[in-house]
Amino acid sequence: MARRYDHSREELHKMILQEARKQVIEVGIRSVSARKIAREIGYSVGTLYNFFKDFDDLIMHLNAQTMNALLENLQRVDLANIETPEQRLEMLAHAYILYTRKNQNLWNCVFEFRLPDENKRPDWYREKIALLLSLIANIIEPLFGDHGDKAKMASAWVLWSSFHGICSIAYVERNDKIAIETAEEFTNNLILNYFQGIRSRAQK
Amino acid sequence: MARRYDHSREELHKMILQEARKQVIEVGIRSVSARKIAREIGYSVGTLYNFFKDFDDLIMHLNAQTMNALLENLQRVDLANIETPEQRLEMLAHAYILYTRKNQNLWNCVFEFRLPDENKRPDWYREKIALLLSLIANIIEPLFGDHGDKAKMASAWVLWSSFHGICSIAYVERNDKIAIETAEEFTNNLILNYFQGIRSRAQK
DNA sequence: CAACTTAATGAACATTGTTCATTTAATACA
DNA sequence: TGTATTAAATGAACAATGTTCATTAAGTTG
Repeated sequence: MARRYDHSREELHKMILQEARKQVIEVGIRSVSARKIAREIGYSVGTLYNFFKDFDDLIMHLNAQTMNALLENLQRVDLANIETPEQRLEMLAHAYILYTRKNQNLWNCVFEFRLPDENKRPDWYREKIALLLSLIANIIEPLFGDHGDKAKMASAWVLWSSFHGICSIAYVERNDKIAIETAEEFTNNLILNYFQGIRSRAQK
Repeated sequence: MARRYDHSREELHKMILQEARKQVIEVGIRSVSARKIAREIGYSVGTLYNFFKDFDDLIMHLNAQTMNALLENLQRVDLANIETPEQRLEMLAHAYILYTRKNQNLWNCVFEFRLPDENKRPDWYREKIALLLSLIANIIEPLFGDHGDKAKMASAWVLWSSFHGICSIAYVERNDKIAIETAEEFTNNLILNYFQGIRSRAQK
């Protein structure tokens, strides 16, 4: 059959990504295949290739969604009544940890799924990272003077990649509760000391 | 043919891992296969399975080698005449960055190659990590009093996982020179501020 | 109702990890 | 020396993978 119109083009596109998402969550990227996705949504393999260039492309689209969801979570953090930059960044880190741990297979998929050709990382990726960085940059703004824009962005980079590393390692071989506690302890440790360092170095 | 004795058991074992290493370096883990390794060393696929439980097991052995090489590199860093903990850790980070960037495909293989069953991470992995941590712990020792052992180990954890994250992200989409410079800039930034934070918080 | 266009299909192909009965060569023993 | 035993290298076989594309069926248009 063809042109079944059981579902519109857009619906089908969404269905494929939804099913991919579901399977990555359940069994991890290494156990997901094009055929399994197709079977589960009731279409044939070939159909997936009418929507995505190849399997990597499909996964890259899933990763875009994951990054979006993570970012939305972070942007939803209410910092209105939080006084110190330390506390504000701790809350952001908290949200980051919660989302990435609760969606660990999806998050692994984003950061472990290396494209064969590293150099061709898509634009949306760069954009998401830039957004993430700006969230941190805004929070640490008060620690830097008007002329400290470069130093501020450098610190945002350092903090984010450190969060990333801390989570990567804290999540291994731990249950949810312990993993989250560990990641929080270490990110808070980092924030406290790093901020203190920035502050006292600024006074000289 | 069988029992060819072209090579001893140990030689063959070494040859397999050597060839795997060579191919991972050249094309990355995603493009390495059991058959290609076998073909290149002049044996059949089946032979690999006389030495390793499965392909994951083979790669895990390669990863053990990589971790060993990295550790040896770090242990070889001469800190004899280096005064401050800051400088000492900067030198360690420098060696870490140099090795992991120059052997990027091998390093990716260690950290991105997730076993299907996460919980069964082999013992050697834990040991290597412990060794790595102790290297850092020794360097930061002077910053902590006699009773600061727990705080010291926590800081070692924070620093190492942050290095890991910084490198992970600094290496993406950059050539060797820029990648190394970026990673060094950020690790130094981290070390300087974090140490300053530890120091000034200790005075209170 | 015929012609056209679109998209869903699934057989086909090359590769992958993995197994295991078969074969072959070295060794032990007579 | 000749035979039996043992160890190990083999590669055909299997199921599963990503990917392609000629074929087919179902809507759309005239």
